[in-house]
Amino acid sequence: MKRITIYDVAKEADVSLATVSRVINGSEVVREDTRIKVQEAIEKLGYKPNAIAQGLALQKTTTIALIVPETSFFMTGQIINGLIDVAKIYKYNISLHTATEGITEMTEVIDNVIKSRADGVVIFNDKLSKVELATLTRYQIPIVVIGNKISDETIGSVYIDYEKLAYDLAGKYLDKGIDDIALVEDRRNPSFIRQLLRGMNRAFEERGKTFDQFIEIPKEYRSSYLYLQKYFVNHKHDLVVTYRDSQAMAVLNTASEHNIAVPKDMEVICILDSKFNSMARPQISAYKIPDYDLGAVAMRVMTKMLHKDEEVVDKEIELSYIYTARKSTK
Amino acid sequence: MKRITIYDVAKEADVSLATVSRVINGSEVVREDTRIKVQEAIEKLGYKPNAIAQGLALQKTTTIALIVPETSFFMTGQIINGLIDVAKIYKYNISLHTATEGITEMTEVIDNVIKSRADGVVIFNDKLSKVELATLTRYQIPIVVIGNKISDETIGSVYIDYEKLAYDLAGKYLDKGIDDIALVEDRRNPSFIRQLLRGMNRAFEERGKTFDQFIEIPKEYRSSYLYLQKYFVNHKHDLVVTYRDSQAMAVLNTASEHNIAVPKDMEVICILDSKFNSMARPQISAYKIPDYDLGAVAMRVMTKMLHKDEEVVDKEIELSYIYTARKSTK
DNA sequence: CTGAAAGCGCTAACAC
DNA sequence: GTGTTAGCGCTTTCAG
Repeated sequence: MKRITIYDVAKEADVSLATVSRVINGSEVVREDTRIKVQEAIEKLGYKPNAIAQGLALQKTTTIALIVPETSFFMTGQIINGLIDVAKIYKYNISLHTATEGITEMTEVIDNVIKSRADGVVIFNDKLSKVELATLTRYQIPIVVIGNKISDETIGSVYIDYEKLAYDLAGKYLDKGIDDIALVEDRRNPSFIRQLLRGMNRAFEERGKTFDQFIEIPKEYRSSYLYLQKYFVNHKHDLVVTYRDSQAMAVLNTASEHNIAVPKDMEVICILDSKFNSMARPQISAYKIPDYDLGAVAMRVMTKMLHKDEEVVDKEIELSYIYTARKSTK
Repeated sequence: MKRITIYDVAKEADVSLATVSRVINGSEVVREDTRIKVQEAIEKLGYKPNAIAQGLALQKTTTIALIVPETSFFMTGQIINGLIDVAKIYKYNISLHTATEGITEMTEVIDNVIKSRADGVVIFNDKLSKVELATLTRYQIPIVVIGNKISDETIGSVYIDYEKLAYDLAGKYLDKGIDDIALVEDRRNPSFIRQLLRGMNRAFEERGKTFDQFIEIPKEYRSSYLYLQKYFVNHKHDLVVTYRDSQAMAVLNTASEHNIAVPKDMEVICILDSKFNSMARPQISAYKIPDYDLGAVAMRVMTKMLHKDEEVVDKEIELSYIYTARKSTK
């Protein structure tokens, strides 16, 4: 089948290509009968407008580039869902790009995005430097960052205030007289962990104490799970805070193997909630992080930045979380 | 910053745009010094070729459309990773599309893909009808289907033979004299479950028996987890087979709550392995399904179909699985 | 080895 | 209300 173009439709309907273009784009000024004539021709020939040609002519592609860390689609999955749902509403397509340290450098990805002439880019990536954002800015591509608060004229951001979360959490326990609190590192999301760390530190310092129970996963361990399994053989804390479900479960497992009763002897809290937290025994207390919304809102901010007529009231949006107490805490 | 084009580079380097085009595309016939001159101009101006214009001129976009079910990125995540890794090698971009029954109909997605002029489309979706594939075929877009074996001249497929898996599994137990086997439905992936069902049936029939322990999740239950929680209050089987980890864990949990010892009184096997299977107590026996490879191989097949010079030896590729016995089976 | 010019499919003034 | 025409940025013959 020969690629059929707007010319073919024009000939078939016996009008000019301009008219065909008008009906495709829903212009009001076309007479009803010619509109029908054209639509019939389109139907008959199975014509589909070439988005590439439209892109060239209009100088916009109606696609948003999404850059995510390759590592895991753990939380990313829901973010993408949120993003796509909103993108659909505004008729945007999504092109997916991944950056993996040491494999696909960010600069390479950015390069690709620029060449693709995406109308905007949404970035969910921890380790993203100002330099890369600057490149995008230089090419006048609107940016929305998910996960980190960024203050810049041309950049939007949607994030969770993990520092506040940790600050409040630690404060609550400290005020109960509990200060043997440990935070487990998570290599996948270093920047979030750093935020948590800052919050903990602040809570301790304000009470004249020092927070120093940061459980670092040695490099030789491929996953934090493996290390935690070992760590709790001869360690115990009053409260252990982990970032993700699998880590909390690892803590639970070794605790039980070494007769540490949870929550009696040791409490466990997971930051990122998931269904596995309620499947574990005891069920794990955790924070519901609105991952879907993170994506949805980011995309919404993006569309606002793109449609000049819509005013962008707020380019920095903080989303909140909800704590769910379960059986791993007293 | 004005969008800088190939003309600007040509002027800067004092050559014609044809020459610039040649160096961009690594043509051999350019003299060394003019190549350098052009490259310097490109560098100086920060020129990035417009992929859209290239796409128009070349009649190809070097992007592959990926269609996945929105529902979950459970296994999809790894598939996407595999796909992207291979796509990068061959310089293809990925555009991400999701179809959700009742929300975004498949036909709408297909329509979008056609308009976007993707060079090919990879589909990972259970419920995909011949009609939709036919549309794609009509527009001469190469297709690779993940998960289902499809026999067609213009379609490639990469899949797991779940029927054989279930057949062998059931056969093994039947030959040990165990025939109280139950299979849990999974609404997310009906076609995979159907394959499992067929395998079970065949194993039973060949031994003059009938398989009828298919645990259907009633419509009113939002997740199979919730229903299983209830079902095992007054049910027990010698062997329970579930498709995904969360279901197996639900079985484990209720079993323990009702004093059914696993594996002594009841064995549990999960088809899709995940790290949670080894975190559960008892650890759950499962099959390692090569999800990453599913994506990687699919993309590889795609590139072969796209590069006419490469011969496509095998368009239907079956990937194998590995059984990992853990503590939930005897 | 390099330049001129046609064409990829579509949109958007500008005429009529 | 509809047609004509000039681009959008790039590739690719075809000359030279």
